[in-house]
Amino acid sequence: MATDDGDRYRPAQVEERWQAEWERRGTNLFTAVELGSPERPYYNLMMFPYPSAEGLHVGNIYAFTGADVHGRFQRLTGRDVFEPMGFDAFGIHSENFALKVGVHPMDLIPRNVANFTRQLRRMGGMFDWNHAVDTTSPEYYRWTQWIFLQLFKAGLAERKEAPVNWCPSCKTVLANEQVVGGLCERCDTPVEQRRIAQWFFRISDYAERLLSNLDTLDWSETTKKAQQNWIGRSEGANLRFPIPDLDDSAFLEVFTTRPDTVFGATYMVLAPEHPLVDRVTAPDRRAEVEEYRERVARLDLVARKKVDKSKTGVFTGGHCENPATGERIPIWIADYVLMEYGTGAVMAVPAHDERDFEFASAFELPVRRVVAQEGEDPGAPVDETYTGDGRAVNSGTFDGLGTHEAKRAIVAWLAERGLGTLRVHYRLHDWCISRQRYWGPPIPIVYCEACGAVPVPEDELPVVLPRVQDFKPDDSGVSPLARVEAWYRITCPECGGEARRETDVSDTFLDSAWYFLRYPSARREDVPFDPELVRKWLPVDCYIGGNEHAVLHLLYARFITMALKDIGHLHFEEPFARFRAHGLIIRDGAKMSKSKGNVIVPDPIIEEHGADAFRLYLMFLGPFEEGGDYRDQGIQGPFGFLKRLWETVIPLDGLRDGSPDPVVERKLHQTIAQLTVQLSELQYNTCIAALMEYLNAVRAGGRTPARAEVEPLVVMVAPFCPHLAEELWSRLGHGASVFEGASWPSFDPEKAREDTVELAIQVNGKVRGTIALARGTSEEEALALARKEPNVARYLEDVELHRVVYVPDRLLNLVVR
RNA sequence: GCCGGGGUGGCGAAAUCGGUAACCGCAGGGGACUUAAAAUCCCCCGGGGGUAACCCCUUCUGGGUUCGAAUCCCAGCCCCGGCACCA
Repeated sequence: MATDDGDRYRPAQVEERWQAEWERRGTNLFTAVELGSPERPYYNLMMFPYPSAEGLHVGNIYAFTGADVHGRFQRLTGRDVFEPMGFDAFGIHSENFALKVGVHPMDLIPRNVANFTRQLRRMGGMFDWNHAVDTTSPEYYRWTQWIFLQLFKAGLAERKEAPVNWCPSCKTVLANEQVVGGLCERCDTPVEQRRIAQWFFRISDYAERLLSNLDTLDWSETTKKAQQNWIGRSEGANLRFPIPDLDDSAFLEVFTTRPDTVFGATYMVLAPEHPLVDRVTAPDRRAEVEEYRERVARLDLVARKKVDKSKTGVFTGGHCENPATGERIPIWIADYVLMEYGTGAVMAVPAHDERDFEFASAFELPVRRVVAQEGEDPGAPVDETYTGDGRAVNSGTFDGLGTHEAKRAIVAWLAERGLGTLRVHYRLHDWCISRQRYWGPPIPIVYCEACGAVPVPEDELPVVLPRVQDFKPDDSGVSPLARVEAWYRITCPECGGEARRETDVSDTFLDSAWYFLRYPSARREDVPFDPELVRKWLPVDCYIGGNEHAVLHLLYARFITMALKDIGHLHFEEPFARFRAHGLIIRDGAKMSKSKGNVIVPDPIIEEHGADAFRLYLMFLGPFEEGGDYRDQGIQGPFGFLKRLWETVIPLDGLRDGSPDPVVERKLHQTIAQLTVQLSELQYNTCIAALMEYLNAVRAGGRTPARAEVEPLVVMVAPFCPHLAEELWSRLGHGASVFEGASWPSFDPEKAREDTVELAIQVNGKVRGTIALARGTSEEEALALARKEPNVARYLEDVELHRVVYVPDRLLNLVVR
């Protein structure tokens, strides 16, 4: 039948034809007018890729396909779907790769972008290439710099000192991931901490909002949890410990979640960097304290926070006063106390905190029980720390209170003397956006002797990243741009005096924190985003991406959106109404990696089986939100399905006219019903199984299918296999693209309903037979029929029928004794 | 350590308002077509027993609730992800 040359399914041919056709007709492109007046806008966003030299990998393809299937489905139901694509091409990744291969990133990136674009077209994504963005183009990063300036003007950007990893041999700043086991990944020299001035965005001002808004978002639960963890809200109190040795008003402030244990605070520990260390240190301890502080500074930032190392620290010789007991307690410093959390100081309660107990044991410091469990002797020695709730003991007038009441009562009592207040702290710290690197947008600030840090005037943007041949980080300790004197020497925009540009560039996460605002306005040179377009298209209806960006990217994008809303540039504060994290693709049960040599190379697969089959297979592997295990042979199933679909439709004279067969029609309506629900829920694997089942029904026993049976099938396959669907749709005699009209079939619940059901007959919960009967059969009738079933009757002999459980149209359970 | 998600045939998986476990597909076995192979088509395919009708067992392990549990509850084991000297 279908052996004739012209009639065989040749995916390469079909796909090339339709990719060209879509381009020629502008099927997936919005004109400025269309974008300005959508009837039913649907913004379908996916995380834009970093265009690596290796090209698209399966992870990208998997994510984009899942998102594209969703977008195409929405379009088939009549939505105006905007599905843009772009490239996140700045950053250390590109820079390191460029250094490695000795090609300038300004030459490398366009090549990679071109290759990615080619591969993305080939996959059949419905991308609006008229609105693509590239974060490395000056037209884009001009507005990234503009955003920095808006935040700067709103007081949300500030310059402060912060520790960085420093390699004393390479004399350069290292990112955490460039430190391997405390050593520089390039030269194996031990890494140190260094403090340098950097720009921060005050994201921590937004911690509470970022946290509480999560409740209002339709996001993958795992993603929300990751953000909650990251923000790390913690309720407690700030308590003040006076230092009478210094002066009457001097005090140390600590944050604690257990103010109820303050009576058990037997010593104090400060972070080595704490500003009061110098003042409290006794002269005879100074040498030791300094030596310890230097030792800590030599640790890299990762090693400093390692959990399983034993406690170290030194006594400063100074003392403060426990505000509850009035006792003089010693002040220590230790590296397990971190300057960036809370107040950089802790009151040590060894009886009720693991770390303090460990420290106290190591340095023989006193331990005092102040919380007792049921029936515990308050005076018994503490040989194990207890961190749970209990009754307050050895706590003066608070003895006997439960942990919860004790917290409140003790804070209230200290508050009367100005020594305590309830506080909430967050783990989230401010966003450091400075990078002492080359491949990023220069931070638009100018330093002037007279005027200080001055923003570059908006009409002078962009501050163009100069082409520097030698962009390798060097021993200057600042960005390579600091070597380009002709670039950084300028006059102050305010006073006209001598000034120099900021030579650090900004974090890549800033580029991606606002790209979704730019897409609709991608071709506008006058504004970062057009307010009218924003109003029409945003917030994003559906965002799909990897959970590896659950925290940083998604949190930063939310923060920038909130900040821009507060400043008055946006009308909403949550950018992504719905977010779904896709799963990961593994291969033969193992993670894919270049070193294992088991990465999937898409091009040969597409050549052999076509992008449609590849897309279909990827979506069929497993639940989209969980990922799946890729096996090379597996594509045979979906590929065979497409071939059979083709052969079912293509000899068009093999189709009959007239009404569909009732049994097939019922299956059709069931399939439409299932897909309509499941496609919007991204449950692709079960949708595909249903489509296969339906095709099997259409072809059962070599019957001649009716045109009315296959046309809706072609539409339902379209989100997954757009090329094939277009080809079949057009051969079925339709002039326009299947995606141009609202072609999604509707279903009739009446027609989907089964008239005959199979009822399971159980005896004592075990299935002993099944009977076919009319839908809605009464219990009496069903029971009568069941008794006639020989295998059931067997089990009813010589027993007493004790109870009958009837679930209409499902099962009948006969309980006998 | 804390917080999520998960554990079902040889494999990917389906079924989770409690109601016939294993849809769909891969791999495997058998057959048809062919000189042969590929492609295609048909049949079988969780384990055990039985000529068969059928029967017993099976959703990580052990308990529990229920007429009935992959699904709910309790305890434990294992895998994946996030956070982690966070006070």
